[in-house]
Amino acid sequence: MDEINANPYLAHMHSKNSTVSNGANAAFSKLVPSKTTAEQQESAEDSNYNGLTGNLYSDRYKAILKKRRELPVNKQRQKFLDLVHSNQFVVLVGETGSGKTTQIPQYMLLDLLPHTEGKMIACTQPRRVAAMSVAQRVSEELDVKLGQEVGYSIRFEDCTSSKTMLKYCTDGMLLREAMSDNLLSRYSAIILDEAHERTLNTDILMSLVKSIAAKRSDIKIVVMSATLDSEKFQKYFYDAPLLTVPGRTFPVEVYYTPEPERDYLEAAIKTALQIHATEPEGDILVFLTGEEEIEEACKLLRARGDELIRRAGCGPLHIVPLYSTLPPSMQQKIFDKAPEPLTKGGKPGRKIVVSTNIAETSLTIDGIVYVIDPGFSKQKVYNPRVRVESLLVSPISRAAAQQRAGRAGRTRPGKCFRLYTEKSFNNDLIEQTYPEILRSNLGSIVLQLKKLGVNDLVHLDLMDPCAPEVLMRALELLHYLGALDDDANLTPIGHMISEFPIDPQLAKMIISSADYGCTNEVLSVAAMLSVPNVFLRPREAQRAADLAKADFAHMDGDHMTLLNVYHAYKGSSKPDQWCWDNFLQYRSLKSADNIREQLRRVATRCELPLVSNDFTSPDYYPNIRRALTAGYFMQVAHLERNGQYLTVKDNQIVLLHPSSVLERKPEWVVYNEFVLTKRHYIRTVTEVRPEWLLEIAPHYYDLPSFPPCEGRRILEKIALRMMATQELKAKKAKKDKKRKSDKDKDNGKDKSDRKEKKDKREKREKKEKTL
DNA sequence: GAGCACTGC
Repeated sequence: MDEINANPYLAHMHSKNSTVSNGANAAFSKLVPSKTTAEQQESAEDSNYNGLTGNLYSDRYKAILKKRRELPVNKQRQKFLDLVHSNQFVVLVGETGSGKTTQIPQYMLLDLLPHTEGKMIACTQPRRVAAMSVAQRVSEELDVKLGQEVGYSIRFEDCTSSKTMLKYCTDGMLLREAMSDNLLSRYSAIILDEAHERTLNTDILMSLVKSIAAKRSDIKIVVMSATLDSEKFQKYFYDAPLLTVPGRTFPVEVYYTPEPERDYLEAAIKTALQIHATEPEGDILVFLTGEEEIEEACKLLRARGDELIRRAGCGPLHIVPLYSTLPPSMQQKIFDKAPEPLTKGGKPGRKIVVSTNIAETSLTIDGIVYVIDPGFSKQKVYNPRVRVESLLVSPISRAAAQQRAGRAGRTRPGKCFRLYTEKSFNNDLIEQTYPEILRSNLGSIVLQLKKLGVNDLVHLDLMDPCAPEVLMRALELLHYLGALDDDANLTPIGHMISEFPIDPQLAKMIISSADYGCTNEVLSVAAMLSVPNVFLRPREAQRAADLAKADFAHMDGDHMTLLNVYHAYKGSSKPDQWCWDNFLQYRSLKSADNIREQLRRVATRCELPLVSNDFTSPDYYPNIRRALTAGYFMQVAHLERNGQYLTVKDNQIVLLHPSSVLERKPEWVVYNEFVLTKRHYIRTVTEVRPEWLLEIAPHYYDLPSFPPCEGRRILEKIALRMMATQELKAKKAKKDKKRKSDKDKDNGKDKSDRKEKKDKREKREKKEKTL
């Protein structure tokens, strides 16, 4: 409250101290919350004093303000304010360069003055970097220090303070916040940006704000999107009004191939070289699907490019691959300048970037004039029957094709070459990429929804409802993990699991590790399983890489190998050099360390003890594997006598992934991942004892419900043996008890006998006395 | 004896 009172931004307040504040007050005195006009807002911005801080505006502020006024979105400020004043939901479509992401939240800020009620405005982004960089930019535009009045909040960093009134955050972060504040009561407005990307989190958030708005008439919701597919958004938000803001990009001419291409890789290379030979100066961006394809294309482009330069006297080429697992230093090369002509006045050089769809949204490369789009990308698909997520090369959507083409027109007019026919574009491509929620395993999401207080999942109001089977799978998993009870309500363990920002199985594993005295180790394993593959295997040094990995190999399997790697990493003095020497991905390990710290904090909050077993104890590793089993008992495979692994319950034939350190084939294994490629592989595998399965997950190992197979028969035998032992134990216990109770009885009898005798004696004595 | 689109809590 003090902060609020101390804020000169409040028009009604009389400042006790300086004329500075009076100046500020005067500047903002005309702003009445929820009733401002564009003119009033602009005049406040034009003042000499910053109403947020009471300070004089800097020269830099004034320079930036001039540019802000030229943004297309500023011409629509009044219209936007009118819409916001008379509607709870507003849909805004703004193309790249419209200024919506930076300006709209500021208009909302001046209109709502949220801090006068101790509240904030949140603007969500799908990606962390975007949240950070936009917050940085807007803090400059408002002439305040980043993290004060304007801040950001992302997974590993909370850059906000008690003064913060405008917060940029990732949509996942806001979702987490909603789990402890179901009505998002700290916010007077929520702005959902990049909604067209339809990430899992955005979709859930949209559903959430819709239900919150029904309960909170005071909250304003603005949904911002970059595509023209606005009707769907409008309809979803009760026919919300639409504001369209033009963008500021250059025209891109689109070319199609007359005939379908059989080999898109070959066609892409040819097209790139043709552009180089015939088109004017300007860099080229080629979209391919994955690392291997990209490296192959670069190799071919270099070879054939050299020939072109020799034979046809073309300019030099700079060929750069781009994909996410590339080390950052290599990624930086996309910003290199195109090479100079070989001779003075010779033909200009050219840069060719060969990229995955990381260049579609996440990274922007200036200077691109030509885009080559073969029309494919790797997309996640989820198959609920086999409960497997996998990556599949699939045709892109028309929206994605448009997005790719747009990358050619960022600095000047460009050209886009689509390696498919126009007919194919119109008839074969789907309008929009299927939203992620239709392509994902929803285990974690369902748990979060439960935590958000959504009980009726079937009638959950999503923009695209997910398949009932996918929901069933999620509920089934959570039930087996003990996160949901028979009525699908959250159990205490379920509450705990939902606190962890990881897969429910991993969280269960951590929680169970407390029972086995090994939380410290299991936290490390969980962190290592939550990051991209740490083992590098460059094509030119495969053997060396394999040897390096063998140093970490643990005979129990891959999970313990990961633990070895983590421990060794933590013990190294120069981690980056050490990683390089050992063919390990430094980025992944650093991130694992970060995640482990976060998980440790959550574990502490859940009051789990942070403990380790004695390293010399024979149970040190088995206990870690027991905890592993407690999370992954649904992902077990059994080695049949014919030498094949069969997954338990599903009876799928699988192979140990060649990357596994397990050379001997243990009879029972748990696996972390089912990989669907030409064959079915299980990856990241560890040996377990079959007894553990029956002990730790008896509700899942209800053997009569299993399909008949070798594994079942063996488990049945073990179950019988366990039962026999138990019976024996029980019998023995009963016998002991009986013996004990007999003894007790005897004792009792003795006692009573004695008492009787005593009584008799007393009576006799009494009699004798009276006589 | 293989394959790692991209995000995110």
